[in-house]
Amino acid sequence: MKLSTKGRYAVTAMMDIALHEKVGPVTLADISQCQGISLSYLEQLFSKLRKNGLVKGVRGPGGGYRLAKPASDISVADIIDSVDEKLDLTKCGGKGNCNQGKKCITHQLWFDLTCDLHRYLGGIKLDQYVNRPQISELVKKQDVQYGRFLNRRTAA
Amino acid sequence: MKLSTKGRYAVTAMMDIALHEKVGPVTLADISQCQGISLSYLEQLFSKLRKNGLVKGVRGPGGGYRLAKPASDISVADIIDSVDEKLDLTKCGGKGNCNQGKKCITHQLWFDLTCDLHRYLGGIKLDQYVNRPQISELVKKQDVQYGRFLNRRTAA
DNA sequence: TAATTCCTGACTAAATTACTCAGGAATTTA
DNA sequence: TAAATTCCTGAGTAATTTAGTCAGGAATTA
Repeated sequence: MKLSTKGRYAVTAMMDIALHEKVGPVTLADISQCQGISLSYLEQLFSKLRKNGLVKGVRGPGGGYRLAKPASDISVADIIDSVDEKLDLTKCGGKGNCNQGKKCITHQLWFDLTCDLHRYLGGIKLDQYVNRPQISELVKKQDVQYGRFLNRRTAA
Repeated sequence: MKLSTKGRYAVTAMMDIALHEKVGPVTLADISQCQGISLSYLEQLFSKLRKNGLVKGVRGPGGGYRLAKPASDISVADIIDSVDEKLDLTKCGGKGNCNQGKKCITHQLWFDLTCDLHRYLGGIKLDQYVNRPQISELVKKQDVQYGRFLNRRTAA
């Protein structure tokens, strides 16, 4: 069982934006460089994140992306669902027709697990990690290393 | 986030064997037909399950596969780990070198989640499902439908 | 007007997944 | 002992998904 980079990249990028919410919009170019993710690929992911109402794009110089709602309202499940198709472990997509129209003998197992996962990831909100000292410490070092936000006035 | 058919097939097949433990060894040909899984593919998976000590092969007519230890000692995590490589959601395989030798800003998140998943799936043992009335009902119907085990003496 | 940034769609390379094929080895039954 | 049955192995392949590229347009700011 694996998580595709799609989901991982999206969560990482969203976390980056959440961590800089007070500074202002974050450009994909910055995220690309700091997190080591291809720019064009990020653009594809953010197209989906935007369509799912998780981020807002701000064009022009000084622009970038910002969260479309408070970090406390955005869960990891929201993000993964947006980019990675559905978070589902059943063969049948939950329909119960996995073996010749009937439920296969492991249907219930995967169905239950999918529900639990969803509940678990739905309970993890972005702000929980933003406020962790270890994480904000990490991102502060990264910002210095890459010289981010040097000539920017702090946003209101 | 998805489960590959590899993991799903393996758990389904193991469940099939566990459900027929009292009847005797189960052939891959039977599993292939009833569960709709390619025979050659099953053989590949069972090679791994055998190497990981989950099943024993019995050759010759009347042979098949049986569990190498009690169903209460085999967890879903054991099975998935055997065939599906490792159950890991981090980018770095848990090493913590996901971003230029350091931990990426979401490392802890995926690491925690991987641990939880492992604990969860490790707690689900085959026998829990074998004893469910819905499941044994389902498999009984299947057996009739495919005419399984018709000329077989019940094993001691 | 020039620079910056988002935004879109079509294309492609690489990796993985799922599966096939061919044949050998052990065991049982007749 | 011969034939049938089943496990067992490894090499090869088709299909799908993943990850990424490329080209160019639209909005905004300075």
